[in-house]
Amino acid sequence: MSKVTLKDISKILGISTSTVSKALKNYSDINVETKLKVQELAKKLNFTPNAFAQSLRSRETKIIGILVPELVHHFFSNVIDGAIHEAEKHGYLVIVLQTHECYEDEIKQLKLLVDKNIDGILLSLSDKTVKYDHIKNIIDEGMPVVLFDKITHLIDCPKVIINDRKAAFSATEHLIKTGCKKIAHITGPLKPKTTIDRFMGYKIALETYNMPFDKSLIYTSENLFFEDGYRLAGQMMAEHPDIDGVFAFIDLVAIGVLKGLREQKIKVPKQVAVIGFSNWLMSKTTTPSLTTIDQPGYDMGKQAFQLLLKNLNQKREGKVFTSEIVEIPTRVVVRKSTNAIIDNS
Amino acid sequence: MSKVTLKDISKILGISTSTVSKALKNYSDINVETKLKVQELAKKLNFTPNAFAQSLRSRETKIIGILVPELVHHFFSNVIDGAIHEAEKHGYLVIVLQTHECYEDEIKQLKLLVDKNIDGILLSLSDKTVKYDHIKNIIDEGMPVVLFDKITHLIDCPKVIINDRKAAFSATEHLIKTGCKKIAHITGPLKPKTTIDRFMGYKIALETYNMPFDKSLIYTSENLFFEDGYRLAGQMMAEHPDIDGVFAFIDLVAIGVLKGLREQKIKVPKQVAVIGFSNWLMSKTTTPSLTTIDQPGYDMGKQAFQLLLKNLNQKREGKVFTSEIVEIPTRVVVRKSTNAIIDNS
DNA sequence: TTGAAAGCGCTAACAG
DNA sequence: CTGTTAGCGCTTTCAA
Repeated sequence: MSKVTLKDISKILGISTSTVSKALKNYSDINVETKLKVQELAKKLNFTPNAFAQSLRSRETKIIGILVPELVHHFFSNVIDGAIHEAEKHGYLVIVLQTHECYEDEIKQLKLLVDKNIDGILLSLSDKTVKYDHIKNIIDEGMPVVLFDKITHLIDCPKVIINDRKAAFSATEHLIKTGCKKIAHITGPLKPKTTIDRFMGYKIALETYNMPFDKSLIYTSENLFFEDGYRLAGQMMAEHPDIDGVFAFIDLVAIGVLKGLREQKIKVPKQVAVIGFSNWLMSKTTTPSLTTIDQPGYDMGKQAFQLLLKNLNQKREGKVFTSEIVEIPTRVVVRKSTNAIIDNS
Repeated sequence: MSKVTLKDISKILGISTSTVSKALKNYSDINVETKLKVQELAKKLNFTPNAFAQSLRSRETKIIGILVPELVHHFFSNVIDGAIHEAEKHGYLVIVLQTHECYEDEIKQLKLLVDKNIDGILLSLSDKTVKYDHIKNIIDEGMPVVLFDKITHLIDCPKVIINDRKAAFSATEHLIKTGCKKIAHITGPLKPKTTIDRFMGYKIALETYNMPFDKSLIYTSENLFFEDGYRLAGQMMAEHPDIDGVFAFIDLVAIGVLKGLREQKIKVPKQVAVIGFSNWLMSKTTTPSLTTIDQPGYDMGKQAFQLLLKNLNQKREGKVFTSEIVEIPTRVVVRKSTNAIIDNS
């Protein structure tokens, strides 16, 4: 704990605290010798300014908050990683909080952050959140907020997203281009908008390539678990033995499918190709390794902080916030669970 | 941003700020009616005290820091999860920072935290850290620090650990009790003490069960990657075709081994049993699912915060800190990559 | 039962 | 070039 204050230094040197303060900040109107004396002593005494006192004056904490549904999650921990790095570069520290997909917790955690007078908030909505007043209020009161990943367009603020629809389109397209004729889709619970977007991407891809859309090829994983994929793989092949491609909306479920298929002695990708979504660490460890959509969490966190910083600067200059939307590109990571691209050229 | 201050309230009600302050804190020497009036208005105006001003007086932030080698890591993100939860219960927020296993970063990040005047620090050492002065200094200056997982006994402070040696012993013992006669061990780089402890546990288990220790059965994964395990599985079986058990010091490498063995058409667990360490999410998704040691990160984070809190209280009461050491129990999670226990009864 | 005053540590406007 | 003064918002004596 730094106990040395400006006062201590000023007493020792027999000068005023304001001179010390200015000397330490290299103000141009201070004698060079005085500056040196002060700076030297400050270093010797290991002086560090009291952060509260500074914050109390400047109304800035150099702390931001990030609120995610779940921290123990490959994607979100990557986002946080990116946000922390970028924040650090600009001298900000990051408080991390979770909602556990609970609306009440979202409200509560946001209040904690606001009450701490932190400078801004990075937020990914919980699946349960269907009203946005608690967030709008915070923004109205002047707190810079940037939404990422799980967003809503009903809130007017900067946002960082991936284009789930486009990404799902590429995933499905990849299956089609590698020869799949009958492609099943495993989707998730209705709520997070991302799930629906992925479904839409799948559907549009089929339409684009003049393939029939068959509702019975849509399966639902309720809890996003590995076990769901495992179970659905069985059901799927029983109901539609001629399926030759599966697009699962999330890697963990896709990996369950892989395991389910293997137990049924179904060759992947020869008989059935499988593609996931997220590019979790484990997707390259499976046999066969999983083709998937890379969802660049680190970049998202980084960009989210950058948008927040822009807001912070705008706020400092008294300008109105811009509600920019940044879209992070995704890509198909081709591994062994899908066939090689058929060259049509 | 809460803009309402005690002053605002006092003006409106025509009383002094000190009265308002006391009324809000329910001091016994304030007229009940005044209290009610104040509290009502405060609620109406949505008053929340300015956190810096409070901190400036009380020297407490109700913020702690947690510094881990890597956030995107199943174990550490669980620790952080546990710490955040426990902290929140007691009204603390948590700033998260990473060292990326870099000594200089460890020093830098600790300084950032100390300079922010946070109340305490939860710390897991980087592998590169071999000198501890930067940490001792912080502790000496009165900052409560709790070490967890990657610790050193050269620092006198509370610690939370698992007993890596004991856990590795159980892992090896499990292989022995399920019939393995020739057990290889994959270890990691020398530095994190945990690696050596796991190796020791392996060795002691062999001794305990009167099995020969063969140096050539020890393989090293330099970078803790999946690919290492994959490669080593090949090397191992080429050099010792009669190996019937493998204990890998970390799940990711064990999963690489599983894949390597499968490609060599070696049956797991029939011909070779495999056990990992950590119980990562993915270890239950492999085929066969991986038997492993559960390393309870969540509990560790929770306990670490509790120790810190204890310290904080001791500090407030002017007492000397106790340097308690809490050992979190681990257990073998039996899955399909090892044989069933042979009942000797 | 209430309020005046002091002070936590820092900064900035202003005066000298 | 340097110092005085005032104040950020809150808490806590101490006096009334």
